[in-house]
Amino acid sequence: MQVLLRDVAARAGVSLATASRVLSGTRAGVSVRSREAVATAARELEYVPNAHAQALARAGAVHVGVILHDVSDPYFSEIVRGVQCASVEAQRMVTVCNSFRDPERELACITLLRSQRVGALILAGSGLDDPSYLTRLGAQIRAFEQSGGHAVFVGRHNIAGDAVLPDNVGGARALAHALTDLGHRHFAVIGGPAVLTVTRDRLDGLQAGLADRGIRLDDADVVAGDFSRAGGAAGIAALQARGSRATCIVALNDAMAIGALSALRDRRIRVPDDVSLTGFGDIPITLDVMPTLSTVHLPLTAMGQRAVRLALEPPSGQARVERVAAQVMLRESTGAPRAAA
Amino acid sequence: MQVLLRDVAARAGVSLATASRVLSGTRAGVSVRSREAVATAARELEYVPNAHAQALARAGAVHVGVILHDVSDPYFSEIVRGVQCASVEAQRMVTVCNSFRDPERELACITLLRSQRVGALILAGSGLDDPSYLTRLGAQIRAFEQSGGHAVFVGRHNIAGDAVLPDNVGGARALAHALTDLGHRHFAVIGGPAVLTVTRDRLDGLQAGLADRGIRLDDADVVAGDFSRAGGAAGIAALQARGSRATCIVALNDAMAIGALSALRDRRIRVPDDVSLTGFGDIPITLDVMPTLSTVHLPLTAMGQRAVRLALEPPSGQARVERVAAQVMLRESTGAPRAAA
DNA sequence: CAGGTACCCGAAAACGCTTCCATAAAACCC
DNA sequence: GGGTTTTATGGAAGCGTTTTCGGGTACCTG
Repeated sequence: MQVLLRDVAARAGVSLATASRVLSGTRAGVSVRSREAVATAARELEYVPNAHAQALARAGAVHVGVILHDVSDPYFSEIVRGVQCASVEAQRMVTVCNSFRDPERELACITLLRSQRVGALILAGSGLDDPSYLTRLGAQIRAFEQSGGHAVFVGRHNIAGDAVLPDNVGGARALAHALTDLGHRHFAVIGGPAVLTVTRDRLDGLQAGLADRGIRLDDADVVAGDFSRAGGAAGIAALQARGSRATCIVALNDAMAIGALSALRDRRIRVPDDVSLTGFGDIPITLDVMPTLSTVHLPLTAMGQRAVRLALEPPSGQARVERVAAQVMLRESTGAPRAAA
Repeated sequence: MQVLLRDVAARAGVSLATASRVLSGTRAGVSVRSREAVATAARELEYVPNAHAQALARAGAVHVGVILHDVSDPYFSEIVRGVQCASVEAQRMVTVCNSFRDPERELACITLLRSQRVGALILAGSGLDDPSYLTRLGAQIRAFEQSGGHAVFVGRHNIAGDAVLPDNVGGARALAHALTDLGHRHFAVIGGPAVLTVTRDRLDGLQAGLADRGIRLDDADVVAGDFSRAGGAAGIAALQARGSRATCIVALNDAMAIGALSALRDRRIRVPDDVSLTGFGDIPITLDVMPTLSTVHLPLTAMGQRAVRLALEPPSGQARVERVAAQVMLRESTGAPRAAA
């Protein structure tokens, strides 16, 4: 049913070994005659090698695996694009798995990718601060590296190892400075799941930046969010229910900011005239919403690329951490607070 | 370096065969004692089976492959989400390949997926009307199906085979009706690459719908586009250069419509007050842009799901085609034409 | 207690390819 | 022109699983 190398060899009148040499092996040590015979036979038969057999027989051929929350989330699809680019550049195949923020599923993904014998593993979902999860993840990662693989984290995972770390704290802090420079004194935050390290970091940075200007962020000013568009809208509802007096709302990621924007519009609250709004991450749509969204730029695609490059180098003795800078982008969704405030 | 089944078997004090039976094979015919011994040994050793060896030794294990233009394009990432959902539901792994609208690359992707022995192949990039490409693609697909695979097209590909077909023609026609009902008589279109069947279909539908109302769409009213955001902006520039008098601009997909929106804003042309604008496809962001974008809804996620379901059924004798309806969504970006017009 | 079932289990043969090793043929050297 | 490389080739041993097949044991049954 399937055309096998054996068939190609037979048709070309050579041995299996020679056929293999022509089609995949080194180019050395085969006569022009055999080479051409095999090539035409393969073409005529539309031979496609069995990748599994090849992977089994060959030694290396290190492929790369990526685990993230959801490819269709723009934040991650930007990262994944970077991963793809760097991988084709390095002639590597890439397999991406969605964990949908489910720790169990994430561990299952690792097993899956390990079973596929990927050589490089990139964990791009944000880290969780759950001890039991950390232990299990750590064990998996260690086992993977012991068997010759190389894992790289994107974002803080609280596990020793190579990583590409966006400066969430610094970016949030700079954002706080920029917003206070605009004149804001009363802030509200739409936060993220408490277990995510990224939530912690951005919140810490924000609080530090505000503290620099003598402003204190109350717990009451922070409403929970889930990093989704709907969560952003819900955040606005929650803030309104609390009767928040904030002149500036910081959503801890862009998706929530966009949801918030839509909720504000529904309530006829003008941005930035009545209230300023910012996101975090700088996904492409931030430029298409109206008003364009102020946010903190993270070089997502570049982060994906760097993660792959790092993962494809042999793991050095000590953990290598590449820090990437964040940059505040003030656009139309932020302005000076209303005179009254 | 790697833990092998052999190691597990040795530690459990059983043969390879028994270990295999416990870990993956049928549950029948193994004593409880051996079963437990193997299970604990595997756990203690953190054994992960080699998927390649399994794929080689096992008969079936049909996985699914998807080829599309670019996962980070929202149109396709919606489809891909549907594919993922249906696949996990059916316990299948999925590999997605980006072709970046390059026919060569697309063919290479097919070879790649074939070499991975996927059993189901979903081609979700839009079809090309290039004869030489069609011949080669057809040959690949036929070879794939002859070797036991099942291919499903999403969108019109002009190749005999199972397919999920969105009603681009009908949707465009209905859109034309809806827009003329608003009072528009002068239209401009930002088109797509001429080789794409989807361009042809949407344009045909549009012209038919307008013809129904006695309106003729001149070639001069159609500017070329490339289905990208930038292409949409360029389209507006081109229309302005031509001095278009259209009261309604139809972009043949949402990405271009959003680019157009941004270009119109730059020119201080108000939507829909000065000109109406529509897209096609209904990707999620259409709701977040300002004004919200009128468009033609396609159930992208459902299309992905249906494609997988179709592909996972054994290919029946004759080609099965599932048609999916399109639905006009009039939102804020369309309105009645200005009084003068 | 002989003969028959039923149940476990291990040896070994696939699966489709790569690659080491040996050999045969061809090229080279003085 | 014998000896020594070099080059082209095929045989066969893996790669890590699954699975068939047949041999033991233990358990019934009459």
